[in-house]
Amino acid sequence: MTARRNSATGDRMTAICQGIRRAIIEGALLPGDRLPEDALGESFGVSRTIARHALGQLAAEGLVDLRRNRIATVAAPTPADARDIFDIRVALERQVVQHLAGNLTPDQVAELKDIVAQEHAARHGPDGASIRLATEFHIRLAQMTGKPILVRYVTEICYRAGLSLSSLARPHSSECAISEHLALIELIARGPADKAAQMMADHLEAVAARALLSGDRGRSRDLVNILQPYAKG
Amino acid sequence: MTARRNSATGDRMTAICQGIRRAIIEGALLPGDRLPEDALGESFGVSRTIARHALGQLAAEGLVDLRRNRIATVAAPTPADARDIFDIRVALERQVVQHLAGNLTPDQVAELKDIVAQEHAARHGPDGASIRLATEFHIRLAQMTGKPILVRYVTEICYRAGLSLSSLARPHSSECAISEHLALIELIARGPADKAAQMMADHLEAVAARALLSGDRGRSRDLVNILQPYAKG
DNA sequence: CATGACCAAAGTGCATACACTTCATGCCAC
DNA sequence: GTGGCATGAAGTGTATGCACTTTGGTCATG
Repeated sequence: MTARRNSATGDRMTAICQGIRRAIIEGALLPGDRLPEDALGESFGVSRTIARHALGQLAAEGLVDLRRNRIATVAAPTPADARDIFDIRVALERQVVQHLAGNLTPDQVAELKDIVAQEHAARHGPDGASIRLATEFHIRLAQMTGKPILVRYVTEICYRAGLSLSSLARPHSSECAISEHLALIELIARGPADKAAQMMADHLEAVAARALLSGDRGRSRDLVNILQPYAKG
Repeated sequence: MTARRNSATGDRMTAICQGIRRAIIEGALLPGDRLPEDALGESFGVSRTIARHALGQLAAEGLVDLRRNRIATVAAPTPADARDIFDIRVALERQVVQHLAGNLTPDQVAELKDIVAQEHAARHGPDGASIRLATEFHIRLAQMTGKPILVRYVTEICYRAGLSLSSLARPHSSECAISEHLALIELIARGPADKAAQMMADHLEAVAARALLSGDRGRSRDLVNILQPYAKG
């Protein structure tokens, strides 16, 4: 029916991972939310085996907390974790920009601008969409380096950063990132590499700086309803 | 007997992962070597379920190649992959040194020197031991930052680097790293952070530079005998 | 001698079953 | 009431079984 993906192992597991990742990054799932294997399996129409395997992957990515004999939960990064995550993110995305500066094709510039346009369109919509698109911008940027391992790490750290933001940041704090993304595209396309890398670092620092408040939100939420939109992929 | 770690899920899976990681980093397992689930399970005395889960983790770390319906194999990094891995490694370990410079306790200095002493003692032993100890040096360094996420990434990238070296480097190429490690300790303990970070970067570049030859070694090897020493932990 | 179809062996994909652990609830002694 | 213990429900840990896929070899055929 739909296109077949076979990234690593079975693609049903990949689908679950993607679904949960999206739910996490959009803030639909919040740190501490429980992810029981059976409920997950039921949501996605697979057995516990696969749900369990998916949770293992997500735990390896740091998005899920997995303790023996305990129900898996969405990871709850501490402010210190968030700080570390952004430090690492700066280091990695600096590399992305270094490799990319001056080498973007017009097509790539257009694609990036398109993502920013979507960000602009979504800026008054649900908060999660903004974060997702902003994240997508950074991930696409990494993909354009054509370095698969760098892509992997940037992707992972971006998701972790998104999780950190969703728990620690106040709403709409990522809004002003749009103009910064536009400026980034320009500087990466034309400017000197060092300058572009520095701008990326500043941009990320700014995003991190805007999220200092530690806001707790509600607990004990309804997994089935939350995940329903993400089960279709 | 030894202290028990329950990092993520059951510790039997962790044991398998550790065993295979060690086997890989010491060069006992080479890129392309097959890792069938049953054989693995039998080697470590567990069922396929757990072996499979372990393979999933290792695949997430990039040490194992997992393709649908195919036997898992030890990952085979290309020279380009190796280059990317070392670039990322430099970026991450720079951060480690930045955080550590000037803050090492005497105990920590002593512990690091002890590892280097072990490296010295093992410099004429089996080639794998040298690489393992060198890797341990870098990982311990990262752990001393007390930043768990940084530790995670440094550890992972060190293992990937070790795998790259085991397939691409010529034997004993890591020998001269010993004196560099000693100098690093000194500079991290006393020197200015920037200088220490630069030295770390130079050190890693040197290690990478010493491994340019693409040497293919034998294929189709005996898994059971290879893994036997690693099954006990 | 090369080539392609077929077949069995080996291996993976996945679900299910069962033992064990954790957790929440209620009960009882105080 | 209140603290502590028993108990069952919920959930995880792991092994096993079966269907499907891949693979390598064999044999007939050109």
